[in-house]
Formats: sequence, C-alpha cells, structure tokens
Amino acid sequence: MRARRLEVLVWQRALEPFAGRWSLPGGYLEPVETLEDSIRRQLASKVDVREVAHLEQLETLSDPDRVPNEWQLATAYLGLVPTDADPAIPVDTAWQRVDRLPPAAFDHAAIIRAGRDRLRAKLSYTNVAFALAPAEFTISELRDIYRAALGHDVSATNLQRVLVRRDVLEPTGGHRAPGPSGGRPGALFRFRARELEITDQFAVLRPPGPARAAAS
Amino acid sequence: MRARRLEVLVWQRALEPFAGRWSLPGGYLEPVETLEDSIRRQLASKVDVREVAHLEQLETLSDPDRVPNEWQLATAYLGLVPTDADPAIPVDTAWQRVDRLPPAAFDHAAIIRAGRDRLRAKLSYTNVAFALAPAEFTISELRDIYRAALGHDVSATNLQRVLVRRDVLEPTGGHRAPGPSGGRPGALFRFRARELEITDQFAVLRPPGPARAAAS
DNA sequence: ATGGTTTACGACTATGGGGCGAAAACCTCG
DNA sequence: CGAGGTTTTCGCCCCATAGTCGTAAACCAT
Repeated sequence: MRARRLEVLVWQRALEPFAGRWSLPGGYLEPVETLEDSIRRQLASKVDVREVAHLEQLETLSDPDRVPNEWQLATAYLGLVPTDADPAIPVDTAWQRVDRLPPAAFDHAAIIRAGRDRLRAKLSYTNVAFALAPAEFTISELRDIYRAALGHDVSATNLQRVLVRRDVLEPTGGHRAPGPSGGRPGALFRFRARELEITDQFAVLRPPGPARAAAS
Repeated sequence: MRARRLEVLVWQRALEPFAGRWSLPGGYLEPVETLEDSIRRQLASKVDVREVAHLEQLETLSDPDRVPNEWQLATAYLGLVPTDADPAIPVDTAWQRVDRLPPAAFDHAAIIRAGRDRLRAKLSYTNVAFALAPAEFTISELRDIYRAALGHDVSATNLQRVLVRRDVLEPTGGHRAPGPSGGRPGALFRFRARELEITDQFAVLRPPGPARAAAS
C-alpha cells in the first residue's frame, strides 16, 4: 500500500529479453535452499525488503514458452509489506500501481494479477490485512487499505463490526488525534494475531449438531 | 470416491528409500513439457488414469531434506476422478482410504492431507463435486460423496437447496428406481457445468449498491 | 456559540444456511 | 387391496451475519 493504492515492487530490465519492461524481483534458487528462503534472500539482497509481513506461495509456472529461448520454471510468491514500512530500493526499481501496470516482462503481468486476486479473496475470509496495516490504526485507515486492495468502496461500519465480531481486531484503547479539519478522534485498533488465520465460518454444509461451541 | 470413502491412488515402493511404503504416482518432468502435461503423461502411462475430471496445482515442495541424499523439488497436483470411473491399475498400486492412510513415503502424507483439505474447502464455495460425481445422480448419492469427502454428515435437504439455488445443479427430469427396500424414487440431477466455477457470494465487505442484478 | 467535519453506534433490513416435520411415492407382506 | 415400512421431497420457521441508514458524539475553526 502506497498513497492509498495497491502497488507492486518491480524493476525495469536493462537487458534483453524484455529490455525496458518491468519485472518482478526474483532470482535463481541456490543449492541447497528452500524456495521461501530463496525469496527472502533475493528480497534482502537485491531490493532490501526485510519487512515482509506475510509470504505465501502462489503458483509454479512451467509453460515452456514463458521465457524466450530457454526453458525456465518459476515459482511465484505473494509478499505483503505494511504501509508504514518504507524500504530503501535500488534506482532501477519502483512501486507501480497494480491497476495501471506498465508493460511487464515475461508472464509477470499474469502473476501480478494472480497475486492481487489471491489477496482480494483472502481479505474476505482471513486476517491477511495484518500484513498491510501498521501496528495500530483507526478504522478509517484500515478502510483505506481495504478499499485500495479490493478496488471498491467499503463501509466503515461494516468493516469494524465484521472484523471485531470475528475477533480479528481488538481496540487498543488509544485514540488518534483528529486531522487539521477537525472531526472526532478515531479509536485505535490492532490485529489480535499477526500471522495468517482463517475464519472457518464460510464452510457451508456444516456438520450437524446444536450449534458450535460458544464461550459462556 | 470408492465404496463411499475418499481414497487416494498410491503405489507401494519396491526399492529404497522408503521401500514398502506408499507413494503418490508421479515422475520427472521431461524437457520440454508443462507440469500439467507431465502429470497427465505420468498418469496415463504409469497408472492408466485418463478419466481425471479435474486437475489443479497444490503446492511446490522444496525442503532440501524431503528426499534423502538428494535435492529434489516436487510440484504436487490434486486430481479428481468420478465415482463411476474404474481405471485399470497396475499390481503394485491401490486405492487407500485417506482417513486411514498406511505409512507414506517422503512427504506424501502431508501432500495427501493438503489435497484433502483443499478439496474440502472447495466443496463449500465451488462446484468441484462435478469431478467426483457421475453424469447423473440423485441427491442421496451426491450426499454420500459430500459426506465421505467432508468427513461428517450432510443434510440432504440443505445440500439440494444450496446447490440448486446457486445454480450449480439442475434436474434432468429423470428418476432413479428405488432400491430393494422400496422408497420414493429419487429425482436425477446433473452439474450444470463440468469445469471449476467459483461461487463469489462468499466475498464479504462487498461493493456498495442497491443489491446485485436479479433476473426479472 | 455556531457551523463544518469525522467517527461511533444503534436500529432496521436483506440474504442465505440449518432444522424439522409432514407429505409424497415407492416397496413388501399379509 | 390395505397396512406398515422406507426413502425422498418440500414447505415452514429460525437464526446468524452482512448491508444500509440515520443520529449522536467528539473534535476543529471562526
């Protein structure tokens, strides 16, 4: 999230193929390391992004034509960085708006779309947003994040009610001072957990029985 | 689905490592082919399964220790076969119950669990069941499939209502003759589509607006 | 104090799944 | 041919949860 927009970190290729086009950060898997270790290594060395709050595998691409004159497999990962993190990035890299992406190299446009879709879906039934939000935030700020990621407006009332009921959000007790134009100060919230949790309530055709356990 | 049970097709390894333990069918990626092509080739040649109604990528495993004395990556796929398909399988292969799996080789037990979980989740918000069900079936038969895959009982009333409302099921008009113990003949249904479709109704925090389109 | 702005909260509505019981449609047996 | 048993179907009601809206609360500036 940058400037209330969902953005990707990409770098502009200097060499052929696809010189001048934008490419996702990445690199070769070294022996002997895990894919995830490799990703973290690439990010740390090439673009200095250590604040990755969430990392998950998207898909392994194997189309023989995805790289010209070469047969190259790639495993794409989705990595999320909080809004308040502002990593130093090399000169040839930049944050680009996901919804107005300049021409991308290889199949990276499709990967980015897949990542965006995965994020959108998971915003509905998980607490992934913890990986985009800062430690504390008001509902309005969180609303901006959801709006940018989902691509449409979101009701603040609803957002708060849903996330609090699901126990993914909790109030910190603090309040944020209002802006220059005044207004009631917003209550601060935080994510109860800062790792992926799934809300299982979406399972349909549930097991029978007199309702699920409820704390007294 | 075999005998009202969710089962996996595995083969018993003859050689070390893991001699005697059960292993998922698979093999090496040949140059130059897609991962999916490779899977289909392996299945067709090694175990003669051509009736795979649905095939989707699960995950790529890269733990350096997943194969002893060797560094081997693997991409796991989930493949589903309808109940009425009964492929000829080699002597060293067998269908094994997923919920009572004999000792598996490598990390295959985890893969099988991941596949089962993916299937369970998708039964809730997609029409994957088309890949398990025969062309026509009664609600009771479909109920058996859901029960076996989900691991718990399912209400037939609910199953029908939900799937028909979502427009994933449609009546064929035919009826199945009752069994030896009598009973009302069940109406036959079919899946409207025989490829993966997602029910988007689960998106929470929907875009605002005066309800979504409704056919007049 | 007044008006403008932002946030919070309660009340109402809509949607869709779960549970249950009665009715329908078939069997077998006397 | 009727009675009893079995399986399927269907309608009705309940409840959980999300979406909408209006009003009150809490702040600013003038």
